[in-house]
Amino acid sequence: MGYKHNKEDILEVGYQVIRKNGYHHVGINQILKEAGIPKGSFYNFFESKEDFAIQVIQYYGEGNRSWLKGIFQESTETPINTLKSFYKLLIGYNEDDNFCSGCLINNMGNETGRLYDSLAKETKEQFDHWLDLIAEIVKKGQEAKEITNRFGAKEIANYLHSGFYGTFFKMKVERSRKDMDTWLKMTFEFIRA
Amino acid sequence: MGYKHNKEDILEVGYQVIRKNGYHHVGINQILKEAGIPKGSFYNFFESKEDFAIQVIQYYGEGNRSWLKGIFQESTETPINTLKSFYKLLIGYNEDDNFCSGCLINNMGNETGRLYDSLAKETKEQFDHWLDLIAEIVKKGQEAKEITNRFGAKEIANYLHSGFYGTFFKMKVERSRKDMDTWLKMTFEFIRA
DNA sequence: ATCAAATTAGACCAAATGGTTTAGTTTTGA
DNA sequence: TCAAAACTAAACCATTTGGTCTAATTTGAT
Repeated sequence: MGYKHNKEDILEVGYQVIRKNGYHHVGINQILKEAGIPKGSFYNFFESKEDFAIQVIQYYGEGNRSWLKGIFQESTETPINTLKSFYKLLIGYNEDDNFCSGCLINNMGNETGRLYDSLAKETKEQFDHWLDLIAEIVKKGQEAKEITNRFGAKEIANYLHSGFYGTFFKMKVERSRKDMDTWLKMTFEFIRA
Repeated sequence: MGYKHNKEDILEVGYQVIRKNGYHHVGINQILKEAGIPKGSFYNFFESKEDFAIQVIQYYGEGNRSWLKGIFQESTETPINTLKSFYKLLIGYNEDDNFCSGCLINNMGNETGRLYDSLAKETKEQFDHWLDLIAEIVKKGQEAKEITNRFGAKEIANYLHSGFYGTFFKMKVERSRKDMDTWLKMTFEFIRA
């Protein structure tokens, strides 16, 4: 039957709350309350807030990685359109979310990257895994002569996703998708073969 | 003679501390200690922590704006090279800073943009002023046929600076300028006429 | 059935948080 | 010169922070 609470549920709540509010702005008590678990259980599963954050990043990173994999595998479009649709999808998700949260990885990296080596390391690792998947599609696009060959596939993948992260700043302060749409339009003009 | 403390000194300290550590991670007491002022003086100048943050953003935004103006005015290079040198300079500053802090505006926008309307508004405003200055140079570059005409000057300016912000994530978690250099190389290939 | 391990529960803790208050000191301008 | 305004100083406050502790309960393996 298992016990009453389990790690994944706490991680899911933590992921949502931290993504929306940031790391330092969120206290453990808040997560506890929203997850409906007592403190004893939390510290049974996690050593500290920092340890919890690492596992949240892992949880989100891995979940997202398999989601990505699925999306790319199932796509029936050409490589460059697969990528474009993917970013369109992400923009849509952020719109549904009222342009509030952005990406946990980007948020955590920017807020805590220089403060805690442990979080920086985990953040970077998960991001790199995503990049590998994106780079695969970029490479296919290059082979299909859809995407420029002037730069390496991994370089372009990084350019894409980091560039996308750059749009979160304005998304959050303007609460609008306008800049994300412009970014999409321009970037995919630029990387075209 | 004036009083012992003045707003600007506190703002300068606050700017440094918040840029490096974020908004929620920094307590007023820490700023007080580093600025060497008692709490009474602080709350004489500022209504609240939030009010203080707004003024820090303003202070930094305006200071940076005139700095930018000077740089662009004094530049003897062609428009596109003026811009490239400018971003090279920024990358250098971040290197000197051990890739720690990034940009206050980007940090604050990402950390607090959706949490406090007041901070979002001020952040967006200062960013927009910068963008106007960058767009001026972009326009000159377009007129000189150095920069692509496929997109508007303001669009390109936004693309440049937001893209640059996107590189901060990896800068912080990798503590390296590698990705920023790659971004520079690629972006200026892309926007070329 | 029993027992050790895992989990639950929440009271408790010291330290830090943003902020208020009160009292005193300087400065300014009429 | 002198009163009002601006500023300094720090003790104080309720609340919240991350984290500990102890005791009870539940679980799975034997």
